[in-house]
Amino acid sequence: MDSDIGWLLGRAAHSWKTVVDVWMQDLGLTQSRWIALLHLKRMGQGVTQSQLAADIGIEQPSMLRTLNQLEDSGLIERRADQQDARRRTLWFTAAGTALLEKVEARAVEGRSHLLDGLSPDQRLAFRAVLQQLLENAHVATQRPGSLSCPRRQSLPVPATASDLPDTRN
Amino acid sequence: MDSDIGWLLGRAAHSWKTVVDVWMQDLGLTQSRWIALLHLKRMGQGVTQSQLAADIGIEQPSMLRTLNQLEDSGLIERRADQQDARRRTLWFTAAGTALLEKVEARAVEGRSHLLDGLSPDQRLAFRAVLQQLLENAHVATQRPGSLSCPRRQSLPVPATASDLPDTRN
DNA sequence: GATATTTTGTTAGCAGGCTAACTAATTTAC
DNA sequence: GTAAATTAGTTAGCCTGCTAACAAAATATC
Repeated sequence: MDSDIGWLLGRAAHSWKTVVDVWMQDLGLTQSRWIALLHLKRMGQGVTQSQLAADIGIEQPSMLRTLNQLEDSGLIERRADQQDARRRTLWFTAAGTALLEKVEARAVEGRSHLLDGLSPDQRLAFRAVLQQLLENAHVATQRPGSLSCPRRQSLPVPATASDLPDTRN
Repeated sequence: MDSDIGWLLGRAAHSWKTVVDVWMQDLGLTQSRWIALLHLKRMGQGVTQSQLAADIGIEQPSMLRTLNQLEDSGLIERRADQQDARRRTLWFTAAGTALLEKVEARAVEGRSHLLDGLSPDQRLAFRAVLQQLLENAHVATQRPGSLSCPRRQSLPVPATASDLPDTRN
């Protein structure tokens, strides 16, 4: 039966998060923070807060808090945008750039440990299922559905996160 | 590259959670609550709070809060244990039993939507990878590891959640 | 050009994970 | 039998998701 598959998915994601968290711990970074740094690197400095939030897949207020913390730590800075006075663009400080290198190295090493024992085929198949799940979830929240589900908006399925240059998790 | 696979895993788990949450919404239950109910059903009434927490895979304080809410809602009740005065065992109220049936029906239907388009083989392979990930995560937190990771205890890998009677997620 | 809508950023506060630290009861060790 | 260690439950408070509601700026509509 598939009855525990959602539970298993949740546990796996949670464990992944916990493990990586431990790996980054002595850099003084929590998961939400190093993820923000990596995404900012990938997107390129100068993006707006909402662009970064969309790329990561979280809502603006969640993004905001993390960015405040990163700014307080002196790892990034926000600058006013000339074109659009509403926008605040994001930039690494020198300290942020320096730390980022370590973060990237940890991310690569941590990931390889977590994926240990999985063949390339398995990884590919795994990724395909995850994408299908995201697609199904997207459909389920878009259409009010066969069940009486009180509407609620959710983030769009991530564009096809596969073929971007990337450096996500 | 596998560089986005952790991100993808997190997104998938998060979307799954959100979708099921929406499905349960009009029952007045949040995810943590209906999960607790289903696990309690599976384990059988009369288990202790820590047993339930271990089965779900969360820590006691997290469990406690959810159980308080369920008790406040009149869905479960706690009774003192004769054998061990420290323990408080968990029982459904009549209202809890009644609601549980609806919850189970929703869980089954929601899951089938989320797994739509995935072959039995894919589901099996997917489950296998998730279990490998859990195993790897477990190893990574157990052994101080090749990286300088400041120790931190994590929940043990779930025994082999596969062949239990179950009704997890 | 004035008004309505959308977009960006923000604050406030809830949800549910977590650890740390504590009490009380039980068990283990002398 | 008494002291030490463990275990069940609890409280307090952090972290990071979320929604709701709002201001200010930009854009669209007329």
